[in-house]
Amino acid sequence: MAVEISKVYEPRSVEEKWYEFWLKNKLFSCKVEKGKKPFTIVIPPPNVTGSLHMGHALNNTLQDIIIRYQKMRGFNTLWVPGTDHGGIATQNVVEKLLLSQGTNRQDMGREKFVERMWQWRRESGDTILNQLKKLGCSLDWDRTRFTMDEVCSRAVVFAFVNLYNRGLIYRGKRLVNWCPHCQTALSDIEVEHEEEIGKLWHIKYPLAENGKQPKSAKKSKKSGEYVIVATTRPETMLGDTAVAVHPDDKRYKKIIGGKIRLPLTDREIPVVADEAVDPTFGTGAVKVTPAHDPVDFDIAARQKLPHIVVIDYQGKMTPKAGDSYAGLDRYEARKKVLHDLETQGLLLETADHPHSIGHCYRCNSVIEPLVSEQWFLKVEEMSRKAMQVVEEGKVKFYPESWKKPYLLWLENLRDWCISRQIWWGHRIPVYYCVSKSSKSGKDKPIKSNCPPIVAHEMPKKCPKCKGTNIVQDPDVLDTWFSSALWPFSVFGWPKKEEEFSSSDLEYFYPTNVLVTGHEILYLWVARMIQMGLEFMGDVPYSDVFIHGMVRDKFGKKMSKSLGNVIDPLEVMGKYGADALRFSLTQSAAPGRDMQLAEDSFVGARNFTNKLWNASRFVFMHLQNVTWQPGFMAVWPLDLCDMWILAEYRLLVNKVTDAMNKYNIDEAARLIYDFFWSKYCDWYIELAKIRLMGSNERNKKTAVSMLIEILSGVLRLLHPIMPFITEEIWSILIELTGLKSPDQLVTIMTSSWPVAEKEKASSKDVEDMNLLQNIIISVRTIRSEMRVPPGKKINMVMNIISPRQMKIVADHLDYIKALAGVENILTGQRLKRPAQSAVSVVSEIEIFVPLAGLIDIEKEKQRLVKEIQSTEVEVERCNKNLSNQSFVQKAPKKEVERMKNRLIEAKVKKERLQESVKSLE
RNA sequence: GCCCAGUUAGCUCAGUUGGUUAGAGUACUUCCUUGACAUGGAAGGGGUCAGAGGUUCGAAUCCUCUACUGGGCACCA
Repeated sequence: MAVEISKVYEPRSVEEKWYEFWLKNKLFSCKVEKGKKPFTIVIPPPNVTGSLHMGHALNNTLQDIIIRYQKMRGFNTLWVPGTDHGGIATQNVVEKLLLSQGTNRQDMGREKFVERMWQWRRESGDTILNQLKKLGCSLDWDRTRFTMDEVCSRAVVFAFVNLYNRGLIYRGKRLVNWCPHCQTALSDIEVEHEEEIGKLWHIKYPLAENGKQPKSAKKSKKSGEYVIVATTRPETMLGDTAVAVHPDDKRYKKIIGGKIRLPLTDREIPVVADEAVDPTFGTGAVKVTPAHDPVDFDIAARQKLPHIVVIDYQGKMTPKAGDSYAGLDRYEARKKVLHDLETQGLLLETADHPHSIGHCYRCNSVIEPLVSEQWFLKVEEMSRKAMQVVEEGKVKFYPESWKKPYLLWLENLRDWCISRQIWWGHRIPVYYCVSKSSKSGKDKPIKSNCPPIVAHEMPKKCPKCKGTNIVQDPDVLDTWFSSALWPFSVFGWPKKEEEFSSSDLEYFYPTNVLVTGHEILYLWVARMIQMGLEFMGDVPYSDVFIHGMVRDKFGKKMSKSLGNVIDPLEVMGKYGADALRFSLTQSAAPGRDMQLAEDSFVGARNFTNKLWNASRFVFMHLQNVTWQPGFMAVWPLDLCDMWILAEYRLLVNKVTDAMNKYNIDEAARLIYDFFWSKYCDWYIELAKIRLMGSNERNKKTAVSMLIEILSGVLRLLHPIMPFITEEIWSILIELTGLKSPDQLVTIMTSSWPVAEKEKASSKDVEDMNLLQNIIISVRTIRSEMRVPPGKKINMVMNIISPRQMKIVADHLDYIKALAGVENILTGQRLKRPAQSAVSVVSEIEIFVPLAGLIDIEKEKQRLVKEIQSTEVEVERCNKNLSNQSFVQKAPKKEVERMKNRLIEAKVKKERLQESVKSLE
């Protein structure tokens, strides 16, 4: 019975109960149903390292809202869950763990380490998925995938082999971004550039004597001529193989082709001319270190300069850097180089120099550009196609503002370095025959005399020499390589042709929408589009919904190190999952970051409570009422019924519209406003008049209207707040006798409200607004005159317009009930009763006699203030209407409206003035 | 340096194609525990819509510039 229902909504038990119910009844699972349209989302797989943070909570709430909404609209919805192995990030986590246990991966060896990784994944990899259940996510758990499970791994190998065979994947020796901490190469987007104030050192590079081979450093010093170069990284000078100047730079024309004695070494390097040098920057002379700088690498290629590697994979100086530097860390070496230069008098000036430095996106170490042999994916053709589908609108971004950066990025994209020198990931399916090679030990490059074998499985013997000593390439693939295949690998791609027609892949691909933050737009979104087009011949989704980032209340990024994280699990425990979801939704305008503070959850929690209590009120009146969703009251409706129907219809249209455009924040606010300030504040209060009355027919009308609107709101709100709406819904149908145990009556499977055309119109809204304004004005008088809330008062109204008179006369009970009025006297020219307060609403004169209660001075002040603002209004209207341009150019409708405003304001002013006079 | 977004009440944000006195929530003031709800109700105070200029009968809304904030991209050693 309704009476027993708690006064305060208690989310905890409700949430558990319903999630279990949904699972038990398989409401999230989806199968191929020919003839029914699918609506599919594939989850952005969280890393297995992860534990749910606010970003996940937001991302998954939004996806769940879309899925639930589309399900209610009749689509065969599928939301595929899964996790990502997370390559470097995950390996780092486990390595840290090992370190704390006094061991490391090198000591363990590859095989054991990888086994340890799998163990870790088994133990803690599903944490985040379980946390998503608490959020209420309607994921089809039977389809849970992992980027390194059998199905997805097969897809990765297939993709690699296919791309290799078509010449799109190749191996090359290039300058790549190397992270000395993670011990691996990184792709260009995995490097984050940060602006730092560094130093620009100016160094004297002495010229070698002309034509002669200098035999010692002493001789060249005598010449006294030198070139000054500027550098931010002096330690790399040990690997310089040239000095470059611009070909047209007059200052250096003479020395082009000449030689430089490279300080701190016994080497001599040429002066070359290259267009890449900007003669206006610094001294116009550049030291060239091909092995450690991307620009220099290119110069060296053009000028055919040798590479000298002076920094190794650990970020330490190599023997080639010279005996006194070899083995030093790169920053130690920098100090020593500077010191040595200074003692030799070769260090000139030092200036502060702001420049950006690349950092590893996983461990934040400073990236070292190093030459190494890596696997690359050719992107030019793929990028062109991926740009085309966005330009043509086959893939749409919400908000559209991300379209341009996306296109720009693809336009300038360079080949993707896809190999990583770590152990956790998909091992590259390339095999080498080492049967005839000398043994290749640990950490040494594999040497093979036979061509590499690229295959789905390890070959038993070498096709060329028939040798059986075969090893696999030690590298693994970039974790984003498998992510790029995610939208189709989760459906079992690649399938054999004959399986294809009945497969999930064909039914669910392309999916409908990808929901993500903008931080992985390039890293992931762009690549999924490329790969989708490449392998499926179609885009992976038609919509990309990009939401903002969650920040703290000061606008700062939430991070553990700053200590400003709000834990979504804590919030759910304290306020409920629905409250968390609502507050996230409310501020999730597409593409805009949001600032979250505790207040926001409190507000949302209060809303759930309001919903709960309004429902309790409806439950109280449900005895002997039968109702079916969509069943409309047939009895004659009252004005307030017509009004709420009109407002409700407007709401349904607006909410549906907003949902379709991913303006979910707007949808949330619309429902909130309607429910709280229209349904609760006015409709329920007015319905009480009939419910407390004795007319059974009127009672029934009111009750069925209450249910009808409530049920609509519950359905509109269900995608955003699934738990509480399901709970209320279930009570509602139980009390109205609708439930049968084997009939799955759940809000999830009920339909999204459709705004049917009612008789209710904007006229009903206008009429209702008039009554509301009258009520508010009386309440204001009561409040300002300090009339005790319990005290009944009387009213006198002068109403000229017959239409207004009818509205008021027909609804005196509204005014009486909501303004605390006992008797109302209406007329056209009634006299102002002695000692009464006055108000004018839409030309209606309202007197509230307050003998003994009225404070004449106060009332006078109030009226004078009111008159002043009315005067402003009169003037404004007069000004407009006396302006010939306005009268001629503005739409007639506007002019008419202005005239009416003027009349109304004038009447109001006159009446108020009369009242002030009569106060004396 | 280039591009994008933002700047509205103390705080967090709405404000549809230009058109009543620019709205919510929160915070603040006053009153109220009335048969849904004090996680509530009623009423009130609070804004030169970042600044300047322009278009227009009319600009928070459209255009230009400036300032600040955030983001993306590219970086010259």
